[in-house]
Amino acid sequence: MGDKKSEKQQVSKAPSFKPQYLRELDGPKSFVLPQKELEVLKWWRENKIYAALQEREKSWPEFRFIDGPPYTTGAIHIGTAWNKVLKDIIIRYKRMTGFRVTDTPGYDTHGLPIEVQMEKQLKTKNKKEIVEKIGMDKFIDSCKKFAIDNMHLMNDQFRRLGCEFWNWDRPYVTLTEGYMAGAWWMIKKAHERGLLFMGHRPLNTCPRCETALAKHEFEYANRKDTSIFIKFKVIGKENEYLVIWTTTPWTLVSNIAVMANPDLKYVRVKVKGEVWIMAEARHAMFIQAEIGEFPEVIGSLTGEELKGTRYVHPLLDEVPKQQEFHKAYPNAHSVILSREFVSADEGTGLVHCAPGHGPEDYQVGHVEEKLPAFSPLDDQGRYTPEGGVFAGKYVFDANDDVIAKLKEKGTLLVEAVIDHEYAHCWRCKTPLVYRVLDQWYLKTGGALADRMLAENAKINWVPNFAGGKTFYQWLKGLQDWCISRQRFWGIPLPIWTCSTKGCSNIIVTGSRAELEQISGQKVEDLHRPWVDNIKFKCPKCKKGTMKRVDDVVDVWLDSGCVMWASNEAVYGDDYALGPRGYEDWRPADFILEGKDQIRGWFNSLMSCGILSSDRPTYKNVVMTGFVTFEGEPMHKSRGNVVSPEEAIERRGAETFRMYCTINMSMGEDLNFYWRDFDDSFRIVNTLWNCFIYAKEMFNLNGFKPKAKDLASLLKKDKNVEDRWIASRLNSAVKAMTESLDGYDMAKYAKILRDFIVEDVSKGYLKLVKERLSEGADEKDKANAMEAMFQLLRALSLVMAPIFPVIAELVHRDFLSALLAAPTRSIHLDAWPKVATGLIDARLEADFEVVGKVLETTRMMREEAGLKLKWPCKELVLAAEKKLEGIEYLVPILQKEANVKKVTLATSFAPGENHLAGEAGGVKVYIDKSMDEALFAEKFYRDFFRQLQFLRKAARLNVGDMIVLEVRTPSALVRDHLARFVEDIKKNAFVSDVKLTAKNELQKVDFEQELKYCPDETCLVPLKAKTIENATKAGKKVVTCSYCNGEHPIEKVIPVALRFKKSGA
RNA sequence: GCAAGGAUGGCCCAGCGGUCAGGCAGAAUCCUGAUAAGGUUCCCCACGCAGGUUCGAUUCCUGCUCCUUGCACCA
Repeated sequence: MGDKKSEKQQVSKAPSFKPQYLRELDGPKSFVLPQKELEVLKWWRENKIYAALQEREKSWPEFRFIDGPPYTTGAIHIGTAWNKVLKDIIIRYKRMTGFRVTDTPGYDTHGLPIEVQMEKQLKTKNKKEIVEKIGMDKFIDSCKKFAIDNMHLMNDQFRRLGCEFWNWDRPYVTLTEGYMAGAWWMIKKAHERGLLFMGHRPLNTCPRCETALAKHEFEYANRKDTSIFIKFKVIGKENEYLVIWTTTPWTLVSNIAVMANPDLKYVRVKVKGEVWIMAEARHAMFIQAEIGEFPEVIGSLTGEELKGTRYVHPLLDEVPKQQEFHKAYPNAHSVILSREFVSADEGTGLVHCAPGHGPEDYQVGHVEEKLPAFSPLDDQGRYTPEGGVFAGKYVFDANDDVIAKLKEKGTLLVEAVIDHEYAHCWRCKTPLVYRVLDQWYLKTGGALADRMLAENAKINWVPNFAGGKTFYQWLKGLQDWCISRQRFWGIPLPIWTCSTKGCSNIIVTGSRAELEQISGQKVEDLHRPWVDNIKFKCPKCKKGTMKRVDDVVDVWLDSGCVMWASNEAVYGDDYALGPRGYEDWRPADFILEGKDQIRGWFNSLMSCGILSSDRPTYKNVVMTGFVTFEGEPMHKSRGNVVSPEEAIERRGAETFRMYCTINMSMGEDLNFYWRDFDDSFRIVNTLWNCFIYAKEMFNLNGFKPKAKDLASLLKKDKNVEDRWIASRLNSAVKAMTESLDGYDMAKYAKILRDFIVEDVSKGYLKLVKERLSEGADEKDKANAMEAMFQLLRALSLVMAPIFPVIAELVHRDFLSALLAAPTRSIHLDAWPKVATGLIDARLEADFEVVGKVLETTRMMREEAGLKLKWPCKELVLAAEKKLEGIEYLVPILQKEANVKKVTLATSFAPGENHLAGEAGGVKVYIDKSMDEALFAEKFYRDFFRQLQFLRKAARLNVGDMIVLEVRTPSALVRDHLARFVEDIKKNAFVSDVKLTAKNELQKVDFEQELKYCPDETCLVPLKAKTIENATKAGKKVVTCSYCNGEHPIEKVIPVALRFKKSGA
């Protein structure tokens, strides 16, 4: 706690800087997403949209999605949020494509994590205190309450993410009886198939939690231990010793043998007047480095030859039990052989073997050599009376005592501290102790693992390597599954055993009904301690009492049973839409979890399905990575944890949804950066602006759609950009459909983003703008709005899975009013069908060519100082082949390049007035020569822009009519403008225009004088600042930035714009 | 030790035999009555290292280094 590193900030707060595009989010025009989200979430609930959805899809085919249950220890973290969002996208998409999605969320509620939390709250130190001070029933009740309280909290967090249309009122919860019975059923099925057995094996146990732990519950951490080299005196030889090494001195109490590798070479070495035996490969280094002498090898032998060499156990006097072993077993305290577990890489090549304290020791010492698995420890890791003088000592404290004793006896050679990895309890971080225990196992190794491998090969994994490599490797190494835990908070093992010695009767019950029938008793609760009270006479020997095995089930088995155990929650009380019996369970069509679930849920699901029914549990699996922060894992201790709330508050849940979807790569970690997160908001903002613009346009024009769909519209509407956007839309919908069908949510998000930003916002809406202006052709304008409407309607549908709130907003507050038969919610609509006939690859390709050409013309104009709004005389494109058939795009080129004429040629010789450029193999020329009409228009364009700017400055709205007076002494200016009076009236909402040399209007609302360059061939607006600066500097002249001419300030042409509201 | 995934310009992240990444950040400039936006240019001359295949490799192959994750081991 006190070290300097932890003094850094404790939590990763979102940065306070605001990128330019995010400034002033509380401005009048700002789109404040979080507020809107809360409003829509509320609206969904008040309008019972979810109920409507369920009603609608009742008769549809089932898409069986199963939610991997998060553990109810506390608030969700950002990874859980990510996980739920991805699932939500698929759920929404599948719904829209006509499936009844099983959308039941789940919660994992049993197990050690909650017990540990409760123990902290209740301040208990061990299991005994739980039973004696608290009472098991009270303890269980508080665990239950804790889990349920957390569950409600998490429910709300998930809903806030936009994951609203899930069955939050009825999640599956592993602590409910219906669920627990599902686990019982599974264990009973496994028992019937002969796959349940009791094993007597050394297991890692947590001395604090007093229970056995499975491998996936180990947490390796570095630990400092004392390692020692000691010598064992060889019996029958005067001065000869076996030298061994160990990092766990306390296990010497239970030492039964020494293991040697039969193939390894061993030497007898003379040291300090004694003969030591050890591996040849180790002797030189050990003796020189650790003892400080030069070894003298006096003989060599193989491991094989060492076999049977008996030695004196160093703690024979302290542990009397060892004397018994020495007498009872001729091979006790002798060298035994193991090829597999003995190497010369470390230690001395002779390995101390304590069969009661290690799996390998057990295998070689107990299973192969039939030596006793001596394990004189209790549940709390203390020596039992069999431990002799060490009785009552905690093993990790006993280390020092053992070492002291060895020192005393002179058998200790070297003592050193080593820092090595050691297994710790995943929950309480206590170092684990191997002990031999009776535990219950499911036979998942061997034949069953092979079955799983076969089934796994048929499963569709995304990404592919997750199944083909990662999970495959896991299954290859799969071993029997120890399912018993010596704890309280879990599903009790449904196994009853007979108290009579010799009566091996075992009864496994599959349900409450069955238990009540067999026992003749009412069962209050399937949990401990209530179920422990159920005892009954053994039906086999008729003498003994059948008593439940004390243990509870490994919590991973809980969630592994979800395919059937959740039936009640998923299908409702009447099970009208699903299987009632556990027997008839259906595999999931789709699951999605993080890569930690390879050994977790993916594994337990597969195991439970095969164990109970020899069937696979899932068809499509998506595996994701973890969320990291700036390249590092998020850890509370590092203080770099980003909470979902923080992100939501900053930019809204929909921004978060887009961020974590578009930035992911299947199976890989999502690297969180605040900068990128903020950037994702731009997509949302652009999208929103598209709809706002359309809404304004539609309102202004009183638009009412007439066309049934795009296809029928385009039968009459021959406009190329309408046909182009229709094609792009359908191409995009097609690609999005394919992506989502393949569970590639990132690709879907990218296609959607590109479509919104590039095609709709920067592309179509820009192209269509002029057609929507006041003076445009009515027919064309109507077509444009029709197309725009169809486009936005389709867009609102395809964005619904990822932007459920924004889609709802644009539907509810805008588009639905224009639909013939609008649904109440966009989420009651269907995913659009691709109109393949509207996809025109040629058109799309041609548009790209045009796009490149236009890009080039902009570049050329910039270089030549020709503003885009100034019209040019002619654009010439020259290419041998590319331009064939592109004539139909000439109007767009003309408009977008702002030229009066477009010429397509195969070759062209440019003249003096031509600018030249090149775009993707097409030669581009712009004729920049001006005639009088062009020049007048050029001037007018600048003027018009300034007029619009001043309208805005005068806080006039679009559509507000004004009377305008332009006062200037320049007759030339008045002449130029006179040509465009009608245009001004139409496009700048002016009812009357006066061109004059003297003020005529009285009382104007707004007046400003503009200055223009006096050069009659230039006549561009001069910035007020430029003139001001020149005056300040005492200059008499001002330099025009366009024609570069120096002009006396008094010659500058003043043009005053004066206007007032019409009718006012 | 075994296995998997990754390594791309100041930062993030695509692509995966030849032709263009994209975004952010920085600089300049233009533009703006849907957009508290946008365009254009510049900067960044990118593909972990070493070999090989190939007419050509960031992309395929081999080896190596480093990161991440999982598995095994930790006597």
